[in-house]
Amino acid sequence: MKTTTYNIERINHLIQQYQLGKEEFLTLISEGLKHSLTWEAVFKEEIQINHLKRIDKIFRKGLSYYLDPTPPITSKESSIFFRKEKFGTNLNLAAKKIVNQFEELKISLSGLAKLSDINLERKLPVLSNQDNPALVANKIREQLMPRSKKDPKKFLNALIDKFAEYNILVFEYVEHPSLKEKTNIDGFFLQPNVIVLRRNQDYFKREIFTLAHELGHYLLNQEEIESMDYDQMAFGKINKVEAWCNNFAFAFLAGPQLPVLDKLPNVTLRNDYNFNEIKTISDQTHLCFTAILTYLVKKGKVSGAIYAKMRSDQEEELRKRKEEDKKKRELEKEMGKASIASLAKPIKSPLFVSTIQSAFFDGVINEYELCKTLNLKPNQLEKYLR
DNA sequence: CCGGTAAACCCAATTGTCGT
DNA sequence: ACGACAATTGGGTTTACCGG
Repeated sequence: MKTTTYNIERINHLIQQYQLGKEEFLTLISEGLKHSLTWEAVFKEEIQINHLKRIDKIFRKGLSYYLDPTPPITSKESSIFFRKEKFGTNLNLAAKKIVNQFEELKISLSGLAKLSDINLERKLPVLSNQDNPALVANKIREQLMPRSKKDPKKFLNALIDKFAEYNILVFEYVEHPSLKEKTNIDGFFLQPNVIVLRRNQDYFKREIFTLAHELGHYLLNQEEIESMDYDQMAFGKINKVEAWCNNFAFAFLAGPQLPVLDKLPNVTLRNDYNFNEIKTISDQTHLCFTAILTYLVKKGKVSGAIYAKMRSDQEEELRKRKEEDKKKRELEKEMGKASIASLAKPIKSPLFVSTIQSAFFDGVINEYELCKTLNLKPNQLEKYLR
């Protein structure tokens, strides 16, 4: 058994940052073992390399991190988990990992920007939740709304490009389909200018709504980690900031369709639930059907029962569509067609790319780091160096 | 610009094997 | 019982191209 000296302070610090209980932590590092590890068995004068590896499976800092004798940094700048105690949702481990991962990326990126003299200054004013969200949205639309794109994914792309022009850095992360524990969040906003989204392959419009919602957080400069629960949005108690961001996101995406929606009569069985009208608006804008429903509930135009029915119909439709796709694939497989597909690629913000590029040209990072950061293969490099 | 279609092409989990 | 490493398996997207 190989052992090594280590810095237990750093491990304790990480446990605290991830807000793990002692038991929880021990269960996590005992994964796959017949006999669970105990605190005493692991943290002796020297630690077993195996145990250290198990610990690093949680935190992914690299083994050398735990060997460093200098004390860990506990500043508020280093992690949102030291800045903010409570979030609108309970995060699972995967979610905490993702948040920490992007926080680290954010910090290293702002370092790079400083070193290569890139100005990432805020171009939009900080607003208060006393401001009227619909009026704000109309103003912001003029600056941040890309010209029309029908395809939701293309629109999302264009939106991220526009945000980049205003120094708002948007990241997307993609979870592998066979990942065991997926994150239980949809996105988050980190001060000063970073928005992170979870890829929603089945329903890009939801991802777009999350982005608009996070833009609201950016405008208010209020950090939050989000799990978009539409039922909660319609009926639950939500705090003022969340409500503001929802209203803002809705008005931002609805644009000129907002008055049309407001003129809609109450949704009842008699007018066939206004299904076609809602569908039309959903098609003309990038609002998802569900978001429109929650808006109508808030305006008192849809009763709880009708909302529930329409929601479950929507879910059902999505489920059916997925099932059909699956069947089609299975059929193709039987016909002898090889089924290999690459994993979805996260959308890259041009602001991110240009920052890394400048850092490279200024000699702040080398070619290897450039490839690694932008997730490129060396033969793709040329395209990025022009 | 749009919809449809074909071809290219990744990563995590699981399983197996062997050494300690 | 466990760790290390390799081979296998399984899940479903991007991107380019074409005709309209």
